[in-house]
Amino acid sequence: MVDLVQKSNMHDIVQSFRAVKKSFFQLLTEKSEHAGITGIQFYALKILCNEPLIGVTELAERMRLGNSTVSGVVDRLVKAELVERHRSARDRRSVTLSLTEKGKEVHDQTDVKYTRILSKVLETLDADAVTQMLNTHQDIIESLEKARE
Amino acid sequence: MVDLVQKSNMHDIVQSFRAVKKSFFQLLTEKSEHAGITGIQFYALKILCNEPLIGVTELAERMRLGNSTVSGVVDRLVKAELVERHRSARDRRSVTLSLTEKGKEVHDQTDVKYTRILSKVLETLDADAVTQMLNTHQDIIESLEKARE
DNA sequence: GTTTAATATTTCGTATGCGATACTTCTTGT
DNA sequence: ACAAGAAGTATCGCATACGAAATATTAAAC
Repeated sequence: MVDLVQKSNMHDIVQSFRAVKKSFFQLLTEKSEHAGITGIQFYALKILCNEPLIGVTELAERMRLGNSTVSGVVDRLVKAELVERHRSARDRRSVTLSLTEKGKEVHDQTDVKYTRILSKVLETLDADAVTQMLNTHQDIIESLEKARE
Repeated sequence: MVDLVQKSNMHDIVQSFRAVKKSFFQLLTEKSEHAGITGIQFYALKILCNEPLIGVTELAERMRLGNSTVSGVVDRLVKAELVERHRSARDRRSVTLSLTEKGKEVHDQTDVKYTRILSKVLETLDADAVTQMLNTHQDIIESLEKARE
């Protein structure tokens, strides 16, 4: 059964992940543009909405991005007056991030549109197929980690 | 059966694609770094190796990227003396891209390492699961396109 | 045959994305 | 208490990534 996964298919599999990831990201971007923000910026708002008062490091972990990247994203959100930075009194190294009123509004409006489309898409899918797909994804990640030692 | 794909899972699915895509990309990057190039640059070499003399537009289509992005990638490959640009005689608007000797060497050396790891990973997977996964990916892309009208 | 439209590529501005570095502020070992 | 290191964040340089505009050339329209 291994035979079916041949060299010619290998790159198609990689491409498939690139393609789906891109499609999701385009949806995120499209729905965010209505509010004048980018997809990543909305994604940051989304996490800050669910977990208020976290810092940059924790936000970066949730977004699976590096600190330096998220620091820049927060910069632009602060400039757009959607997020505020506050120095913590107890640990003056750390910063606590919070949404402004405007930030909450932008998030809520965008989230409705984004979630509506996303749930519409996932409704059309077979749940068992999705579950198995996610398992295969996990297998791929683990196998990749192992192969890279 | 739709019930299993709930709101709480929706973002996990999106995240799963981000995670796998990232893992593949890190492998590509890691193997390319040995040759002093980036993952995307190697990917461009790979396509140019299989399809010589194509132009920037065609290369961009193969890479599923925009023209302007690929133009920059080619810039850096030319600067590294791995690729050459030639103005076509018949249509002087277009450019034909070709690998230099050095470019061929870099590609071949990198490709061996990359393909070895990738095939090792895919050997561990069940072929049926992979096939079904790819089908589900396709369903997701089509459903997403439809949902966005 | 000249204006217009289409094609191929590059350039520009902005936003990720990452690793390395720097800076400040805790924390820990002694 | 104090030097050493760890932790949290910001900054810098580079390389994607994209859309819009600019450029150059060819094809089409009339």
